[in-house]
Amino acid sequence: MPELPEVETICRGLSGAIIGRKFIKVQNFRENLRFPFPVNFVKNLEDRKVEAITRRAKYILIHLDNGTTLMVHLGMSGRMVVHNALRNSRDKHDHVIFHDDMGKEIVFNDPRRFGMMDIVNSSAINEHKLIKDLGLEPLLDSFNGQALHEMLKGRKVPVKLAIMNANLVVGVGNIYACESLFSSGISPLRLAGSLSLEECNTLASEIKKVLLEAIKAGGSTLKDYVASSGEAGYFQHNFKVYGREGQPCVTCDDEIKRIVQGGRSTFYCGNCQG
DNA sequence: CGGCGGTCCTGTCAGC
DNA sequence: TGCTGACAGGACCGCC
Repeated sequence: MPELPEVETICRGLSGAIIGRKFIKVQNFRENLRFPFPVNFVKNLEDRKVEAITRRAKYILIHLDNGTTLMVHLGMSGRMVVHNALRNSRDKHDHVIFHDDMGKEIVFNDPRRFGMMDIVNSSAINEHKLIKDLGLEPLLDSFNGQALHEMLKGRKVPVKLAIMNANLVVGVGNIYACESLFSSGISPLRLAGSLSLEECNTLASEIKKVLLEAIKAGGSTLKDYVASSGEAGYFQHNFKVYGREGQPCVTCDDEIKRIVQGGRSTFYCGNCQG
């Protein structure tokens, strides 16, 4: 489900809903998602107050008042939805329910269970196994054409796989990789190391632009993504290539092609993306 | 180390 | 209608 814009949208929604709130009861209905839940998961969350919510890559970081942080990753199909009133039923794939001191329920639902949760010391987040090797945040100023050019140097993978590699730059998933390569006029098949500095300038700025526009649109809803409010995003209406195989290119009218790279679908215009 | 393919899991949809 | 196979927003792991 979620790439960076979707996770960012959820973080913002959760911030408004639960900063300053206390978890009075936490229900966990499984022993594991992608990984086992940490020991004493429920016990370590109950009676904790939420102090802040931040994001690193696609990890939602919920900072608690005892110096620990709840890490949440949504995998492909995870959701975090805030319900303002008690529900009298639980959906099939609701795995964790947080009850706050205002009577709200924050529900983690994940059909495919590719998501994960962990609890870490806030001071050691950057040393966490899943965080420590992550690359640059694409929305920061430090991610620019020069930095991109440097990280792609000598790489023989197709540029699309390189920008989806979280050890280089985080948060760019399949949709936004396709879209930013299209708006840059760069073929997804080009070898990463072959991009000029000028092309990297373009690509870095298009990645930022596409991500920011998607955040503004509340993310992209392909099938079942919803923000923490339960609302769908609408950036999918702005897709120029993603999911448009066989349809005309918005620029030149050629048919959009679909190929498979690294086991994932790539959509592009063979004419506009040289 | 870089690069590639397999894998976790469930749901949906197209095609027969 | 029902079965089968392809495919889906992610990313780790092990192998070469």
